[in-house]
Amino acid sequence: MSTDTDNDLSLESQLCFSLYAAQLAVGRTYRRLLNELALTYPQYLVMLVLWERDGQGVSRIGELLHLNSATLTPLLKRLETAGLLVRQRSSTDERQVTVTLTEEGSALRQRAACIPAQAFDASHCSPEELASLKASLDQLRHNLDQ
Amino acid sequence: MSTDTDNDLSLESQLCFSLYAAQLAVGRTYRRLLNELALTYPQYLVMLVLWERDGQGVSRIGELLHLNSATLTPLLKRLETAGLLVRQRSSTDERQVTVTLTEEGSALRQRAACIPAQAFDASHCSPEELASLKASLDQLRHNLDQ
DNA sequence: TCAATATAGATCGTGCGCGATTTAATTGCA
DNA sequence: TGCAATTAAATCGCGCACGATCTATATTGA
Repeated sequence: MSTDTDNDLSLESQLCFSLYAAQLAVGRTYRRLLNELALTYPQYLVMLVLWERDGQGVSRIGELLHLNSATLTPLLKRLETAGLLVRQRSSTDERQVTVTLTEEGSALRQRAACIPAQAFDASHCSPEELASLKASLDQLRHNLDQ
Repeated sequence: MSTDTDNDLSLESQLCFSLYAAQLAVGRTYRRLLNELALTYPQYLVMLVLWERDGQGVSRIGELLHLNSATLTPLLKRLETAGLLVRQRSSTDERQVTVTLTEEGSALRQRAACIPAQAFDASHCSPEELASLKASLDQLRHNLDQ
């Protein structure tokens, strides 16, 4: 594909670009699926974390999603405004903000239950392919994070 | 991994989240590498396109990168302000804007030549792994775009 | 020929991401 | 005890992404 003297800035649109484009495509797919729930894709990820374990601090959520407070704070405020969760300062450590689902936030889980299957259908890939892809991506992310 | 009655919204943080997190990690890696060139990662992708074939229209660039004009127009204006390219209305079709590299924009290619190898090193993955990952991602994106 | 349609970019509004900085609370240790 | 260092969020500024809409130009066909 490239000569040995070629620094290959064109083909370099290789993995990094494929990953970028695939992520944008997944984002578009989830935008359609989540439109009904009035959630964005990053908001959905936060809800996944809270549905799995409610009452976490902002830092812990950021650790799990690899996002920092500059991203999370406004996102959580929007979810609070939407009535899906409550942010309150911890009484034992006033520096921390505990994020807790509201009744409505918990209930939304039922309506979201169909999302994974729909996303799977849209991928037109086998479970084996997707599992292998996931493993490679996790490995890559881990390596890049040192 | 999950029971058959489990809708698995937790494990669902499966592929979609791995892809999301991997893309963020790659973005952070490239941010470091591109800092020297004063380019952002999306700007770098546009430059890759132009280094490969100069003098394209905005739509064509958007087609190649899967980005629309709402994203590209301001991005291209920033690259123009930086002196890397020129945007001018086509004389044959006044609707089109032709994007052309400046001397400086073309020259930047030399300084970018080391980026792919550095990114490869940071991945700590084998070429085979990365090629296989790229193929899966391209397939996935293609399927999601229908 | 000229009004309907299509096409190319630009613009607007919203919501991420994140480096850098700030504010406030807690901890540690001299 | 007291104050420097640390930690947790919040804030600021910038640059994507993109749905929706707008403007200008080009095409088309009755």
